[in-house]
Amino acid sequence: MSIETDIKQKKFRSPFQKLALNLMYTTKWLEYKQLESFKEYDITPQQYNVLRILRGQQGNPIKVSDITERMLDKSSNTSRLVDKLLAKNLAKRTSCESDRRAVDVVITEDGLALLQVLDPFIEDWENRFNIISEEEAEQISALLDKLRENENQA
Amino acid sequence: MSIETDIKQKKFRSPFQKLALNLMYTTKWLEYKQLESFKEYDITPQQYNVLRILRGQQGNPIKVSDITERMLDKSSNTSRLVDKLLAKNLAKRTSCESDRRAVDVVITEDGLALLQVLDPFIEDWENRFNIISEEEAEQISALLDKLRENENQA
DNA sequence: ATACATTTAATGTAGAAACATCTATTAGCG
DNA sequence: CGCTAATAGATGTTTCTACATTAAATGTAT
Repeated sequence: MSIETDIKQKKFRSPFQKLALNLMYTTKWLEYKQLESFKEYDITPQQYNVLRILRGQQGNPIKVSDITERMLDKSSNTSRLVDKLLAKNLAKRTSCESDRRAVDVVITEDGLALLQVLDPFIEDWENRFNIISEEEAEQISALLDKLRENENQA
Repeated sequence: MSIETDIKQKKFRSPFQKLALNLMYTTKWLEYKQLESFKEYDITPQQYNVLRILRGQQGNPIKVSDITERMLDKSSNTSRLVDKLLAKNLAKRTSCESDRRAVDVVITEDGLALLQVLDPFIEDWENRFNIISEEEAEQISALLDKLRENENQA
């Protein structure tokens, strides 16, 4: 369905305004789809994001602050997200020896197992993007990178 | 800055995964920029979205449920958003005569004045998109529309 | 070494989002 | 008409977010 229909707006000030609204609308829609898939596994997209970062470490511990750096949403409270994963036995937390302020976080077997269950959902979710070519995907990615570039504006 | 740098992930499973993450990351970034601009005017992006919908009615009242239909975030609680606007005298609420369950909402002079103040911020914000042509913007909008189309998947 | 600033993570708090429930009104149908 | 279902919007509740503050450990400069 077109963005015009979805938000019942017939005219836009410019193709740029339309794209801006479409980006926000489509992303919310994607996130909602993700949330729906995850619901029965009692995990939020944010918690999933942390889990995937932990898995990406291949068994090596990672500090809370380094998790934050890798998150899609930098303003999220990583401490409390890790708390949630701990409570569900999806991650372990040990104090870091070289810097006792820091805390090392590692994914558990349960965490890895859950990710394996979720992987097919994510793959299906990503397969939506197959309607465009890989080149187009790269091209849009490059454009999004550019959008965030000119920090001087706005 | 590239998405690779921003979320410190060197490799992606596919250009599609990269695009998915980039969409979510960039949209959060855009929303954050908007939030920042609006902060000194004590209005949230969601409230702004409602206000703009009200202005779009050109003085005609609109029901709460119709506002929801036009919102970017359909799951937001429009009742309470309207409450907030009322408290700030940015909108008026009168009960609808033809259907006494419904409620008519109209933007006030204060609301219109605030939007006029915010307009330049939004224009600057949208001008970020000038790095691409109008045709490209339309093209990407069309791709995003398509993404949301195949409801059968995922 | 001491004092002060910085970093790291946890916590407190107000407000917002997500979701279910409730109330009033209207619609539909026998 | 009288009954049940559907709709509109408000409200309750739990969880999450955004932002500020705190506490402990480390860095740094004199």
